[in-house]
Amino acid sequence: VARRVTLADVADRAGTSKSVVSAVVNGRAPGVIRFSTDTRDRVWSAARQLGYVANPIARRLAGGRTQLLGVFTYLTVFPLDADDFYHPFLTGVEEAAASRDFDLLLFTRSDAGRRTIYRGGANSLQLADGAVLFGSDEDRAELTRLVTEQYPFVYIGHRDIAGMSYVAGDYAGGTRAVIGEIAAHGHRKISYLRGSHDLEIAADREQGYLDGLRAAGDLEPLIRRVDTDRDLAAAFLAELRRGVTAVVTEGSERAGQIRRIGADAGLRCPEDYSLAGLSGRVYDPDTGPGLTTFAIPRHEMGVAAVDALCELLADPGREPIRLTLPCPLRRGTTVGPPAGLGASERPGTPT
Amino acid sequence: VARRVTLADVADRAGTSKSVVSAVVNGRAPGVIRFSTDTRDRVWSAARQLGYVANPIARRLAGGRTQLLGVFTYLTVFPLDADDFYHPFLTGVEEAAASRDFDLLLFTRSDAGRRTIYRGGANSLQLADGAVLFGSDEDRAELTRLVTEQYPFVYIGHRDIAGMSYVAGDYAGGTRAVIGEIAAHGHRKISYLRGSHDLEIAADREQGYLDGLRAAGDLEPLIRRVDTDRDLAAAFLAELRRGVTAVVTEGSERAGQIRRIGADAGLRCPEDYSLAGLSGRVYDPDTGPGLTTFAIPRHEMGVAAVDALCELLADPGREPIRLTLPCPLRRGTTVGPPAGLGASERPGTPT
DNA sequence: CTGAAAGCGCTTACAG
DNA sequence: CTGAAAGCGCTTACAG
Repeated sequence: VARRVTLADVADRAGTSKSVVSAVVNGRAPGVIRFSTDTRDRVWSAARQLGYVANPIARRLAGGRTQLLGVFTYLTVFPLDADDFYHPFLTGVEEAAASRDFDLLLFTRSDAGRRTIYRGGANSLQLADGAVLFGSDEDRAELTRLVTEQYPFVYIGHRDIAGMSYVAGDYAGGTRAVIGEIAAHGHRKISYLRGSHDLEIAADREQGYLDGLRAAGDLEPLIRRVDTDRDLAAAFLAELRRGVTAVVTEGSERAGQIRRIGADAGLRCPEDYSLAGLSGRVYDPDTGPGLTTFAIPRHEMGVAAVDALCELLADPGREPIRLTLPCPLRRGTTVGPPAGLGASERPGTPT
Repeated sequence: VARRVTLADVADRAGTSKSVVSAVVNGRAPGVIRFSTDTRDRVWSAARQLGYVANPIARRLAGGRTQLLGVFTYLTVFPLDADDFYHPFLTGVEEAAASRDFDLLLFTRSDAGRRTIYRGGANSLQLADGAVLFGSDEDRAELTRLVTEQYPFVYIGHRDIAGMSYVAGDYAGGTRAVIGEIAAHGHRKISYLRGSHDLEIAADREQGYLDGLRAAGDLEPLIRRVDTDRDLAAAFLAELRRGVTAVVTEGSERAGQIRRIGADAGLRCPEDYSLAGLSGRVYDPDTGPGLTTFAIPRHEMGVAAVDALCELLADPGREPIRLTLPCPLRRGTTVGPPAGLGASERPGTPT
């Protein structure tokens, strides 16, 4: 294998120094490093004759940057289920990384079967200039440590960790819009059947729910915690008996369960009750098509996370970046006028 | 931002030299570079305390390994369509990389919008110890050059390039099995409506088709090239008029078209004609469920590609590795007995 | 206006 | 048994 042509070879041939060759080849204006147009031409022709190609690795080493962006997830990066929730984040990250001239480093190694950032004590993300992290199984202690060490990273998803940058979806706003949509159909008793965890996104949804009710004319909050499937069936039917005409819940899985429970009880949706999701797929194998919900701009969140990371890299001293992207309403077919309302009383279709 | 911890820092702390730290950290047996177990322990504890992580760029420039496996595709790595054909390759690659203790390096950067291995003339894959490549839009000149440069890589897919390693699906065997299945139902005139390209996989399918006919008792080959959709309709109907009772074709897209053409002509499948795919999805939005075809073990191919690559890395001088993984028959509902055959004449269900 | 030198963070002969 | 030194191929102050 022939030895590769280096910068030094070109400099020799052109009868000048490596500095000048570097400047010329990199198309630097003759500002910091000055050279005559004659020199420049000699350099170019020498480079061409020798077939010089800069070694990207050496470039990166000298530049002090790896031009590598890390991607860390607590589960597999490539979802086994191709229809995975996280997939669009990745397409966004890839698109933005490519346009910013970074390659992507996927941390796939695991420590005794478990993915962890601090493998054997050291921050494995250090291989990259910075990283984008996501996933719902995060280890908050690790994230905190990452912040302490001032490693540049952006989380995709709302996480209130001091000093940490994140890009989130506006679940509160999305929920508000869903409640607004339901109220616009004339519903007055809108119940929120919520799961039991108390993470940031749960709080965001609850806030959006309360805000939505207030905006709809100070409707009464009807929040029911449902921990088990059995809870869910009981809670749902009890709410209807109490006069609730519309129900919202997180995710399309639970929305699907509610539909089944309703169907088992001989109830049609939206004729007998209205139903909406707070995020989750619009189409779901279980739910069927047409669940009214809000969309999470996942691809855009991936792009925004990389952009934020690049800003962090450009200005290491800066404040954490916290972005919240709009989650637009997705009108489906599961919200209609309340059952009790005669056709004449129905408000017009909301715009 | 804290300066990154370097080898020199660890050496200082451990009270030894960089050479020793390098050897210890890389797990070199105390052969070439000798050190006491005491020194080794001091190095490890210093590395742990400092959180040392080697810079892959520097490692690579100095001629070492990075424990990074490259993934290069000519399209985006993360398919925009989550149901993408290539997705299972990636899950296999990730799984195998993790188990072999490699991280994955995704080459996402592009040169003027086009993905290319030789960006600006230099092999951009160099940063990784080796790479897995795939995609149908490959640039064969680049692949040849990669072989010439002795860069370790494995292609996923059958490509006859001298000296190149690949992991392929056994399309010939899969096609043979499909033909066998059709023949077992009693068909004697089985036509192959094939697309026009002449790449390796097309040749493999044709070979499998011919072998299958021979095995079924020297049936007559009936190969029709179809370049356009219009060709397809004409060819399909013409074949049926000539007495053909079963048709095979590549991919589920074309199979779907054939079904539509058949339906437009009032023909039912499999009552009026039998149809089978030669690979392609079992379920397809267009084709509907139940296309008889053969499966491509994509996840397994991804795993096998990484395994092969690791063997290449372990023994750089070795012969290229060429693996062909079985493509099992997938029985659907589109193959039945020929229309002309009375129930009494029908052979038993094939085992 | 131009070149010699240091440095990026590693690895690997080589000298003691 | 161990360490000082050269080298990988660049970039970028800095000195002339």
